[in-house]
Amino acid sequence: MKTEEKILTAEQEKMARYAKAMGHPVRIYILQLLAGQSCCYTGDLSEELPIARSTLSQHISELKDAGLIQGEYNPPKIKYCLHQENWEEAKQLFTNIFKLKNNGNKCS
Amino acid sequence: MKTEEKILTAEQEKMARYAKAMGHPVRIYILQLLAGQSCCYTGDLSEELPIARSTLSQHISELKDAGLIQGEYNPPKIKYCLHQENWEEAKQLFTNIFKLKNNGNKCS
DNA sequence: TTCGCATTTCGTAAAAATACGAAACAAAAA
DNA sequence: TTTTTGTTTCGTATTTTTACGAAATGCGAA
Repeated sequence: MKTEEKILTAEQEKMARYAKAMGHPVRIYILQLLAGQSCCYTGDLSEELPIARSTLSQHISELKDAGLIQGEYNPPKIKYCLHQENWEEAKQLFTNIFKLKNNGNKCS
Repeated sequence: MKTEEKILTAEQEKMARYAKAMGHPVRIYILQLLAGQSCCYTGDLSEELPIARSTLSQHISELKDAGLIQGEYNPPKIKYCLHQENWEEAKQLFTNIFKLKNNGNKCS
């Protein structure tokens, strides 16, 4: 970024952050599971998904860092759920961009 | 991916693809502009955004490759608009994941 | 043909994402 | 105390993303 002046809004940055976190099929899988059904444990996922446990752990970390999910130590397991508040915020941001009306403007 | 069996669905892959394309503030900016207002030209954007023209062009390419926008050569400019059909599909995919009900399941 | 305009492609560099297996860790069970 | 269980961190390799300026492209105008 060249200049000092801020062109991109905080909302755009936030939305991009959420979108980026959702930008991998494994992470979509996890979010879908959590959004639709319940909380879950890393071990459960690792049995369903064809990736190494360490890789899965990395994906979970990214979702956590982005704020979309949260974990609770429930020894010896860790229980993961959606971060309700941020998930709601993400929903709002995506809803907003998709409901914009562009008067049927199109190219071809 | 280790095994042959397919765990991740085509929908999940597609959604991740769209999300990934939306995973950068500049690209959100562009999509928001196109969704809300009209079509636009690279030059217009390049005057508003503090990035090099070539970088902007790359971002546009990514949105095009992901299928979210389309361009029409309108010499000597190129006019970009949303790809209505795919944009609608993305909207549907995101709407679906966000409307899932998880019975208030949460961690803390 | 030569010029100018709008945009992309090329070459390159630096940073981030993706993936794995091995090792570490924390806490309960033996 | 040692072992087991569930999970993460470390070390590493490969690929992808992000970014820039310079050069190339396509095309209408002079």
